[in-house]
Amino acid sequence: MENRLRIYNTLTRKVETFVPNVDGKVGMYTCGPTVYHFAHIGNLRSYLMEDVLEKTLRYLGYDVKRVMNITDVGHLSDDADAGEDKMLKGAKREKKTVMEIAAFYTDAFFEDCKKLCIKRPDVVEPATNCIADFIRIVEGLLEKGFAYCAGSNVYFDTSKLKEYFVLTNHSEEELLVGVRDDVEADPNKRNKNDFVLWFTRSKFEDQALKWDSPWGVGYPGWHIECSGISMKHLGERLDIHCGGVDNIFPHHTNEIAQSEAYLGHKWCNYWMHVHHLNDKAGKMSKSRGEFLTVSLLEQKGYDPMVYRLFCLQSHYRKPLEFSFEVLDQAAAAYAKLKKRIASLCAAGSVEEEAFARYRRRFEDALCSDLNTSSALTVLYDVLKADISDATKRALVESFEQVLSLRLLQADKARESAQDEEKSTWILEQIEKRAQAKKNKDFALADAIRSELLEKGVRIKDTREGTVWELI
RNA sequence: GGCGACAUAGCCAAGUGGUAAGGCAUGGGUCUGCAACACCCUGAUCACCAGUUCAAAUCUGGUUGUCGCCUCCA
Repeated sequence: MENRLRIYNTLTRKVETFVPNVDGKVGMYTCGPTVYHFAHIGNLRSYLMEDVLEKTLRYLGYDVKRVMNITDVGHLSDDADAGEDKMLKGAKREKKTVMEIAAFYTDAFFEDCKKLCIKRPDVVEPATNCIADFIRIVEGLLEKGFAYCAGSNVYFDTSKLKEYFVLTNHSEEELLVGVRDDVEADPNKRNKNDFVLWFTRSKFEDQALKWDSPWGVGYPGWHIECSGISMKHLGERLDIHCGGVDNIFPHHTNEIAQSEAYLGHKWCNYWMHVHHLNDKAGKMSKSRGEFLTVSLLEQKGYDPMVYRLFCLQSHYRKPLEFSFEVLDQAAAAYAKLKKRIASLCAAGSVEEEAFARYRRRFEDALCSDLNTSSALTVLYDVLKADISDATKRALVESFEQVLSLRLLQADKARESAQDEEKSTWILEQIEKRAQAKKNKDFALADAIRSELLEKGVRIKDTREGTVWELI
């Protein structure tokens, strides 16, 4: 491990050198989606930047095991047991069972990830697979006196902790409960920061949402899910835990509370949080404004890779404002990048010294708190550099392990396009136009060009002759 | 009310003490019948005020503005 990743740790509020528990190995956990609806591109920004983190760690030579949960149960829209379960809400909306909804949106989520070249985590675990694990942790917390039963639910007792607000500078007195109108206070709680570990007093009829437990038939609280799944697959010590900034409080704060109370020791050393994608009006949400999905971007004619580039140009720890104007800029930049890379000659030999030098610069950028913007600058520097095309290609190929922008697929697409039966006709038209140009019949030449354009073929005259592409 | 983040050219954005990377767009040029492509050239003293320093976009204090979190949320 020559190069060490330096990354901002929410726990210490500082950029720190990343040192895993076991040399060369990384246990990584990322909070996954609640599968009751499609993911919007704001949700996907987090997964995309976490993908960059995972790939950076692998690029540096770490053996990474990444785990992600799928929240398919027990996620109330309100902690006081007054809200509606998100999954059930989705099921009602679409007249399907909860499990059907979960399966459908889980697939949809990974489809979107695939389009954005987000690698599937090594372990993807639905919460409904791990009920026994959650029950074991709740039992352990009760035994150790960190939990209590009240009003048929099991709660975590935050007053038993030395320190509860480890990720934020809140103090209990200053925290306002019910700052939003639609939240009710739960009278069963001994302390206002206490949270539910297990619900039994469910008013929901759907049997798919309930399991037997020592405290009666019910379902797990939301926070216990991530602790349980993480411990199941990554053991008692976790290297890095990721999520969107909105998870810092209360979700991650509660995860730390229950996990460390249960284990009796430090649980996770690094916390990485991705900031939000906003639009002009503020935070993007599923209930307000245009519901932007990857499919919608595709419908509007954008390659999903353009959105990936859009995200990589910015830093994960900065709020990013989405607009179609900026996405268009990214689209232009992406098209140019691909063209330049496609024009590199494959022949020739790789200059080892130059390769190592640029690879190092690329690593340095990523190691500097995942500075993807600088990493892209290294890519541009490579393309401009006075080195062989073979070296450039090799470097692009190497950078693609992290960037995953499908930068090398341009020529493949063109080759396959030229195989189509259409191509013979296109070549004939180009030949006819060349003749017309020779005869100075520019009216005919332009007519042929327009006809080709109507059929989705754009031509351009270069010094080497006329070339065409499908648009 | 509390906590936190952010403020760099038309737009996006890097840079955390030594006189402002990169990208997109604009304008000019080469090429061209025209167009497109490609290539070359082209721009900011870093929200504001005060302070520390030989030296600040970069550190400190204050001001203003934007956004987020405070029990649904990536």
